[in-house]
Parts: sequence; C-alpha cells; structure tokens
Amino acid sequence: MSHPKDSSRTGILVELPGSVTLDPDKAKHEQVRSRLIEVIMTMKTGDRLSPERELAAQFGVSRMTLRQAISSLATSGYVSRLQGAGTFVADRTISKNTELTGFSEDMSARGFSASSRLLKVSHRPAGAALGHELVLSPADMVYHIERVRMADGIPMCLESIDIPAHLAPGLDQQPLDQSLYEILATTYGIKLFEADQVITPTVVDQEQAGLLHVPVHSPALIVKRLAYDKKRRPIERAESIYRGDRYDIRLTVKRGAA
Amino acid sequence: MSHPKDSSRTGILVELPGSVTLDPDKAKHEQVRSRLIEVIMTMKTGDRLSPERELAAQFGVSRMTLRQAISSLATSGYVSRLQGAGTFVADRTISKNTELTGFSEDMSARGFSASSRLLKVSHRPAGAALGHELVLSPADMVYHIERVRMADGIPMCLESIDIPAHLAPGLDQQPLDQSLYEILATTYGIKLFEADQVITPTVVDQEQAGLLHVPVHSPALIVKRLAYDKKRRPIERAESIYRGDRYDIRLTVKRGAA
DNA sequence: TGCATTCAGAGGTCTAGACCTTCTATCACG
DNA sequence: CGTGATAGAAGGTCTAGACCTCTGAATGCA
Repeated sequence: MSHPKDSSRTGILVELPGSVTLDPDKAKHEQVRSRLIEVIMTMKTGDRLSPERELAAQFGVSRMTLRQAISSLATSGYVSRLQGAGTFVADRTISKNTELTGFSEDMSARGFSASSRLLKVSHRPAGAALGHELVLSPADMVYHIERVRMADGIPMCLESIDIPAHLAPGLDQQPLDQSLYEILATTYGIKLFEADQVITPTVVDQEQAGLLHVPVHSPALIVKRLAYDKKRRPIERAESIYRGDRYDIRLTVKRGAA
Repeated sequence: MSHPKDSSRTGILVELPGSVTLDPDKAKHEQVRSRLIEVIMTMKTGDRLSPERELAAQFGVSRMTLRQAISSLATSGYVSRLQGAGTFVADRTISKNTELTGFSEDMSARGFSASSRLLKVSHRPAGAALGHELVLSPADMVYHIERVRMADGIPMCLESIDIPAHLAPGLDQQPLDQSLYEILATTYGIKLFEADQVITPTVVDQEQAGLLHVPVHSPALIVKRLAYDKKRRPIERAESIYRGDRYDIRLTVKRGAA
C-alpha cells in the first residue's frame, strides 16, 4: 500500500470507455449498477473500489446517481462501505439470500446444476384455504404442480406449487422440468417482485423419504412461500421440503435502518 | 374518497408541528424516518400516506431527504410504494425479519415478553474452531454463555453464545438474564451492525428435550449466527436451537435490485 | 351503457454542487 | 522508536429544483 504514483492509488482501476448510456431505456443508476458488477467480478474480496467522485466522473453521471447504484450493491451484498475509508468488495462466497430466487437460480448460484422430475400436474379448483391465500374464490381454477428438484442429479427438495389458472393459461402444457420462473417471465410476461416466506422444521415421512433418498424421520426444512407481483397480487403459492443434510438457508441480516 | 375540502385528500394527516429537527445530532432522514414510523403506527394496512411533496414540506426537508427516509421504510417492510399511485402502509403482521435482532427484541416484536434462565457462563480459551470463526488465536479467552430463552414463560430456544473476552471485560458479572445486546450496547458501547446466519433443521436430543419441554426427537431449527460490527470485526458467535412447534422464521424476499 | 381518451397527481430519476463526519497515513515531537 | 497531532481523502448528508413515467379517475364520445 502506498505507491506514490499510480493514478488510482490502491483502487483497482479498469479501463472504462467514456460515459455510460449505451442501453436506451434503462435508468442510469441501473446501467451504472450493471457496469459496477462487471468491474467487481474482476476484483478480489477486500479490494477497494475507486472513490465515488472518480467513478461518477468515469461513468459521466452525478455523484448522487452513482451513490444510488452503489447503495443498491451494498444492499445486495456485493460491496460494503466504510465512511472515511472507502467502498470494498464483499465476500461473495456466503449469503446472497434475502433475494427472491427460484430453485434453479438458487442452485446455480451455489454452483450446482438444477434439474426436475415432474410428479404431478393438474388443473383443479383452488378450494377454501388455497383460494383465500391466492385471493381467489374457492371455485376458481389453479394449476397444481408437484416436482422433485435436484442439484447435480441429487434430490434436494420436494416442491408443491399452485398458480391461478387465469394468469397462465396452458401452463400444464409447458416444459415443467425447467425453471418455472423462466416460463412465467418469458411465456406469460409475469414478473415476480417479492414473496413472504415462512420456514419451519419437520421430519420426513415415508413417502417423502423415498423421493428424497433419505431415511424416514430425517430432519428437513419446510419453506412456505407466497409470491407477489409489483402490485402485490398473489401469483404463486409454493411449499417446499428441503432435505436437512444437504441444504441450509443462509442470509445476512443488518441492524436497524438501511 | 374525494372530499373537495380536507387538506390531505385521502391521505391520513396527523398534526405535525412545524419543521422537524428536534434531536440534535441525528441525521435528518433518520429523524424523519422515526416520525414517519409514529405516523404509520396510527394507520391501517393499505392506507395511503400523504404525497412525498407534502410530507417533505411538513417536515421541512427536501424531497430527496424525505425519499431517503421512505426508501428505508420500504426496505424494512413498513410501506410499499407504487409509482403513479402512492405509498401505502404494508401489512405488518408478518415478517419484519431480515433485521438483525436479539431474542428479546424478536419476541417483543411478536408480542411476547422475553425472559432467560442462565445455564452456564464461563471464561475459557477459544480453541481452534471457535478462534478461527472469531478471528482470535486459540489461546485467546472468550466468555461462553448458555441460556434457555423463554417467551411468556414458555421455553422457546436454547442459546449458546461466545464473545471475545477482551471486548467485554467482566461480562460474566453482568445480569445475563437480560438482553445481551442491550448489555453490549450500554455497558460496553458495542453496537452490532450485521450478521451472517445459517439455518438448518434438526431433532432435539434427550437433554435438549428436557430443557425445551418437548418430546425427544421433536423437529427444531438450528440458527448459527456470526455477528459483526460496522468494520466487520466478529463480535458474537451464537448457536440457537428453536423448538419447531412454537417458532418459525419469517422473511420477505425481494426480486433483483433494490 | 360502455369504452377510449385525457390529464392531473404520485412516485422515479437526475443534477451540481456545498458541507459534514470519519478514517488513516504521515510527520513531527518527545 | 513510539506516539500523538494533523491534513487530506473518502463516504454521508442535504438541497432546490427539473423532468420522466406510470396510474387511475374523470370526461366525453359512440
């Protein structure tokens, strides 16, 4: 530390051609965010980013806009900031949860390849309880899907999903051994925004044990999820049972306000 | 909806004397945040807040500052925003997790009163594994604390905590049946900033079953936590076993960037 | 009656600074 | 050779607007 020369001091500087603004309709702070992620990927944990004022100049945006991008990265766990010292690349090997991800995305983030085995798919009335959760009348139809989700071919969880039929007509004809969130987004233009999850422990029964390839009464996690779109309309209700010996939930929690 | 009079239209307006700035050294956006929480507490789920421009004028701050406060509230789950429509009070009966809280705070947020039974407290060398986690040499001393945590007098979890001794000298003489985070903050001036948590399922053994008043082999959640201060120095290592029949973990996850 | 258009209002983005607080490397002093 | 003071640098806060985009209700036409 402390080469008197070198333009960016300890900060790793990457050649960034002129201002930003290549994408047309995206907000500047989002473009900056994407560019910063690219830069961060080339750096190591603990490396210091160039100072905000410098980055703002490089990207051709105001410092407030740049800070908006960096704040978002800090929330997502890419970097951590320290007043007076700098902004540093965070350890990306852990966590990253607290983000709504489907199983496929979750697994590839952990370095596995996700696959599925479809057990059941049906088109049926929601019924009272489920109808209430999805804000439907009990007679309204839903698609019900049950799958075994696998990571590198090893069973990881049993997934039971219900989606209001009117949102995704013909969903039961889709390739349901693939990422459901992908299908929802590309085929139906449905983008999930957030979800409420409840996590409880359980032990697997005989049928579940067989599907997951674990002994009966093994510990497991139940994750119940109700996913919404941006206007908080319920889109998906999922209940997943993860085997406890190969899966854990990791999250970084922060104190007080952001 | 649409009384031509009444200053705030559909927004619930609360008498707010002049500008803000009563607290001396806190940032304005934090003061505004606190005041907004008070206002929100008087409102119902789904109510619309007054428009940003109006609130900014009431509080005597710029709109950007007000927005910073509201953004923080949105992240914490107090409100949700909808472009073009307004900012609305969120359902506060669920979630609120994703915040680093001690057991005491967690329980009072759920409407229970927290208490403790101290099982063990000792002053001992960290040893290899724990020393590595807390970034200490194996010979460095730590305080080790084991407690049964109770909600309204009912055992909820077994807590096993280690804290580097040099950070909190005399910790074993403190009233450890109270909130540890409170003691750390007030007596030692240590403020936690964030923590990494790993959640796994398990079943309780005979000893744990006795302490928690549940049958042997009941499902339970193990929460391992490593808590850091703002400079990411490890402060506390905790491993808690929560009974699965009375406790669950709730969190709201969001998609993509913030 | 019903549907399309319009438009005011609400949140979203962005700027170009000014000033504050905290950290840390450095330098001078004992 | 510490050790404490210090100045520069880096993030944090705040402003006063300008303009954009989206929503939803009012309007008006068929």
